Amino acid sequence: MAESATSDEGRRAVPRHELAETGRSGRPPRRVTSADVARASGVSRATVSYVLNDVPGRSISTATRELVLRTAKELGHVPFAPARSLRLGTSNIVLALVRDYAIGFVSSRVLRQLDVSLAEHGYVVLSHRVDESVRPLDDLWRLVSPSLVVGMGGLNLPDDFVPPGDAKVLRVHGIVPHEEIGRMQARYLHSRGHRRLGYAFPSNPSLELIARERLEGVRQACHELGIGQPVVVDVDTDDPETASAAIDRWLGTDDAVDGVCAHNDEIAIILSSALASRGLRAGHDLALIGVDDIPAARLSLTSIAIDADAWGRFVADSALATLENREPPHLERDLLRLVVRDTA
Amino acid sequence: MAESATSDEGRRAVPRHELAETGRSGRPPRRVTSADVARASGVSRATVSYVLNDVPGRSISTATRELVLRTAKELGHVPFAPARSLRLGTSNIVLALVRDYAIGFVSSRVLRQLDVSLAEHGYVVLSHRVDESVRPLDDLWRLVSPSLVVGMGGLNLPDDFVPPGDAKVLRVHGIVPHEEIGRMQARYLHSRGHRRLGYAFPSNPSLELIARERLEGVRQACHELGIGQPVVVDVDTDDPETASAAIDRWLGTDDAVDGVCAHNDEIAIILSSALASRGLRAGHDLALIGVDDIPAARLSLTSIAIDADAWGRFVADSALATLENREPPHLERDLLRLVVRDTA
DNA sequence: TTGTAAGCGTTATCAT
DNA sequence: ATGATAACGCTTACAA
Repeated sequence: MAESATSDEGRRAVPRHELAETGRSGRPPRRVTSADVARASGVSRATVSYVLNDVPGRSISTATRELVLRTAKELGHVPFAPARSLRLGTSNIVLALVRDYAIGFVSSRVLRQLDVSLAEHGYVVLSHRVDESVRPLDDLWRLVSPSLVVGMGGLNLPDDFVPPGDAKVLRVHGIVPHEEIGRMQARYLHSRGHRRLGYAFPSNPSLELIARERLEGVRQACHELGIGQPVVVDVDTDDPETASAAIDRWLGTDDAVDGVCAHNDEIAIILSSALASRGLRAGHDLALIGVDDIPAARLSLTSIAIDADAWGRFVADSALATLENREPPHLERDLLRLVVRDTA
Repeated sequence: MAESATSDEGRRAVPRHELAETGRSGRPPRRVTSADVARASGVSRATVSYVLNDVPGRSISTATRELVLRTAKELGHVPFAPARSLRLGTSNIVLALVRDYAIGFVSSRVLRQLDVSLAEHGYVVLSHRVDESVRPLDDLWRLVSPSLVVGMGGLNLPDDFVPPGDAKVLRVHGIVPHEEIGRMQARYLHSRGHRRLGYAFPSNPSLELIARERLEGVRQACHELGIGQPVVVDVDTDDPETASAAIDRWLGTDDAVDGVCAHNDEIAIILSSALASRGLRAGHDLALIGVDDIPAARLSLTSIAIDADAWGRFVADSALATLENREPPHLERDLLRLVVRDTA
């Protein structure tokens, strides 16, 4: 044993601190390490670490503390996260996987709540767009080793999903009962006397998972209520023409649709404006109900509101519990609420 | 070989590789290291590294290669990114700082393009919501050490912004000429015969930086065209009532506004629906022009389109150039285009 | 074709 | 109150 008995400050050949001391220009910029700070302050690396991390139970003389802080700032020292993570064995990075960066009203609030709550506990939330055709997840772990992976809504992490290393996993999908949303939509329209329903299904693939469940709920409700199954039409939020086509489809027959469940408020708005452009009015010539209760639609659209704040807190609590190996909480509140705004 | 002749294994009862070999259940899961893979395959750690990283200029026998890959998979080895980054001295993480997770149509495309382009070069784009009241940037560097920090649109990184360590910085703000957008809006309305303009200013703080510039452009154009300065009213996208109030303000006087520049299409849509809810029509009773040309407004709204794809490619190219210490490119194309859709 | 061994910057543990 | 030292897991000359 005693091999590799490197006597600490042991002068490895010379290279690094020589460079650091002289600060040669022309060379690629060397990182300022805590050892540099220690050397410049005339203290040990340990002391620098104590000061920089405010280690509890360590008494450092005010003089030393201030000296170290000052030199660190002067030299422009920034701790190198990978080194720290290697030493600690954990990264404190929470990776939120999303399907798309165009994050909507509700999800952005969930993400924000997660961000805020975890920040209070020393974690940092970073979000990443998952696109396996661009980069397989397995390749991703080479670059990021999160301590928790959160699959955000609309992202269906496969059941055999293997988190990297000793990371934990949390799935957001499944918390909000999307089938119940569909049922609520259909029941509302039925309660208003509509018997022939349409369903506006989003063609955006990132919404497919959720949309299927909502539609399934509508189907169930139609069955229970003894009315016909909905006329399902795809609507592409990136192409308003599809909304016009949907309207044509619904209103174009003798047995016309008189009430439409839109996958969400954004689609409902597009449908509204397609109606308006042909002189028809949503809630008058065709009943319409959305989901999300986004502000932009709050003047007139009936919708199913999702309590984003409660959802966000629940996700954040679950994340913390998972990180700390505690039992995840149970969801107490009902996240859904019907908001009636028109009189169709 | 008595490697790791550590004197103080006193703490963890069993030295790590013993644990790894036996794979005891019940113990907190130990990380499976490349050394574990090496040991289990009966090769050296170097060989494992060569295989796992497909190191060029290294010829590994097919037998060994497959053996290593198989054992790695069996043991569930996932490389620990911080260790790799520490060794390489760089993290290959590109941190995109955003003001808010509710990312709009245009910005989400820019971000996506950045993501795709950088992925091709081995980087990973992670986005983070900046909120200094939640966590100061300096604290962030303790947890993430990116090799590039990208300040996304709407985020005004202070001039004295200090990137962490040897990281580089790229500011997205400043690429799109927002003042020119305002000028184009005002000129369009003027060309349609409108002389008394209004401006819908977003109350969302994350848009303030951009909004100021767009409004300034409108002011300039009004001045140049010899018409009065715009009647500026705040509109909160989270509160449609503010849109109604804006309408009241613009239409409520003798000297009524007859054309409105909205900060963006989202606000324009809200204004449209506020108009509709009192029986008025945008483009008829009040001219309206937005910005972004978002799909949801493509049926009838006149707007200033921003070429998100070209912008995104430019940002991606700039990011790559910055990372590789090359001179950033020049922006060739004109990103703005007036899209006329109504006839007001 | 494969192995050896030296670090990367940080922090926990022990010692002084 | 402060210092010395040994890891953390990985990559890469240099050896064999």
